[in-house]
Amino acid sequence: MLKYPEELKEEKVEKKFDFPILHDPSKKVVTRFAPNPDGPLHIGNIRSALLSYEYSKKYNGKFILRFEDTDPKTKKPILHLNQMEKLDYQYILEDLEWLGIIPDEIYIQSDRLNIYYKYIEELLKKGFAYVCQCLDNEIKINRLKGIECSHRSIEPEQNLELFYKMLTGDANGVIRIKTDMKHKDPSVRDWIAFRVIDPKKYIHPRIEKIKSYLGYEPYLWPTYNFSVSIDDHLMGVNLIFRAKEHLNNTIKQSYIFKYFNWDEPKVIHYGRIKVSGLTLSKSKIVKDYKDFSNPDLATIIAFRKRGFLPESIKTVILELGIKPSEAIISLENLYAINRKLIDYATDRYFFVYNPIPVKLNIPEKIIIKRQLHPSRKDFFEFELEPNPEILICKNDLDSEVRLINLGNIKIKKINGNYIGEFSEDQSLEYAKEKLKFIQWVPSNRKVKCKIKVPSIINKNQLIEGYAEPEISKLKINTIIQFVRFGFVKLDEIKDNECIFYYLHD
RNA sequence: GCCUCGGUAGUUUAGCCUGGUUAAGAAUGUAGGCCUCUCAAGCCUAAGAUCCCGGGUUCAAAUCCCGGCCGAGGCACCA
Repeated sequence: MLKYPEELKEEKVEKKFDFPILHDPSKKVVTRFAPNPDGPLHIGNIRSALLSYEYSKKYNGKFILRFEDTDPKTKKPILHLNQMEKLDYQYILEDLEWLGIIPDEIYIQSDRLNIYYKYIEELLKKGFAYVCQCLDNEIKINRLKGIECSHRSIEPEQNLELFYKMLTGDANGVIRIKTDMKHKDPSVRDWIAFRVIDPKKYIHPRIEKIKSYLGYEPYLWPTYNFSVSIDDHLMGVNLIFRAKEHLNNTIKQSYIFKYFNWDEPKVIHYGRIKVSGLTLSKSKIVKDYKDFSNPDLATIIAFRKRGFLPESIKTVILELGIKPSEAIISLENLYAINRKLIDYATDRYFFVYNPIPVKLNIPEKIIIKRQLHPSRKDFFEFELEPNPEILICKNDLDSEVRLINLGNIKIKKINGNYIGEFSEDQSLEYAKEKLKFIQWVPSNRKVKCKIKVPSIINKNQLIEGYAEPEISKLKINTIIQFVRFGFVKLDEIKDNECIFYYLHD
């Protein structure tokens, strides 16, 4: 939340992302983002979303969001991140919305099982697929050796019979797509399109909805490559941006398109994203972190909490372009972009950590005018009583310093206590030439602060200190800058303590 | 091990497909200056790349070809 949102300088954001024309210009371009809703979105998996959305927008196309939740076993879908959410997988939508991505259409694959059944039935009829009842190890070995198993030559009628039984768990096995058992990539050799998953043992979070349209409890679930192929075709997707880890999947999927005589969408593969120092692995995030907004994470929620502007995230990702080589996101770059965007609109306040009390020998009271921003005129003021005690950061202890908005003081240590006296020369010129400018907080006029910081900046993830009490009047989510400390975002105020997220310096 | 794909300033990236004024461009970062009661932002300047290495094709190669080195991804009844 910014005080002067109108000050956001648009031209800084509006980099020209010159997408080359990748689609067939005679057709309306349709792109999609197809996440597995098994955890929060992070900076790695929004690349496809951002590229797809921006591209479709630029060329007046359509953008589809599709939840790929067809594995209740190893990639169990997460319906809600917290109790508050009403719609399934709403948390993904919220992250996308924050990034300015509004889908034209939304689909959930677990709503579409009957569609996948219909198409595999057709392939079975035509003999392009078959039910294989080998043990998983046999499948593996035969694959590596390039050997066709006996099930491959079973007649369609018998396959269909088995298929109908498998739907309700009355037969075992997998359904494989006939490709080429001598294909140079073993994983392509008769890849698996459906497998049986026991719904009693592995409960899909949307099972009631699924049962209601299917009329029974399904045992047969399509694998990624099958459902993706069918959906991409049915939804008219003709341009796909995806990570190059999917390169061999594209080969597998092309068999489906060939058997149905469909046009294949154009696929652009890009490299993986890494962010140095921040955790990206979704399974690790889900397993190791209770709080998905932990500042150590590169989740969208964490970035949002810390106070990044969506424009900054967007810029950094889109700047990576669509190279197939791997990309490491430069956090410095992200900070720089965000800093420039928020700088003018963020008020400055004083925050002192590792506080050291200093007694000032100032006999009369003074009115202090505190500037809220060096480039703006607005300020607040307060009265500093005679001989006050103030707090400064331990590492700012110097024999002579400039207390910003107060004056130049000399600090002496007497009997273990620090005493400050006004220097003879109070001029700014002198201070600029010789002294360190430091922030300070009066001991009797302060509010306690805790700042959640990424562990790469501070090991224990929490910096405590005192700030000027004005901050406790700020609205939650306001971004401010603690002078000579960094930008922070107010997250909550509780028990007279202000809790902030650290953004960047 | 097998199969793909990459390798441009400290970092990220443009250019490579369709070789030749771009004596390799940008951002960030770094250094210096101006401005400023922050080590922020803003303005100005500078330094910084043997375009991974070696060979070839060509009048001409970052761009095309071959070999090497390094890196990434894949080799699931996961997406």
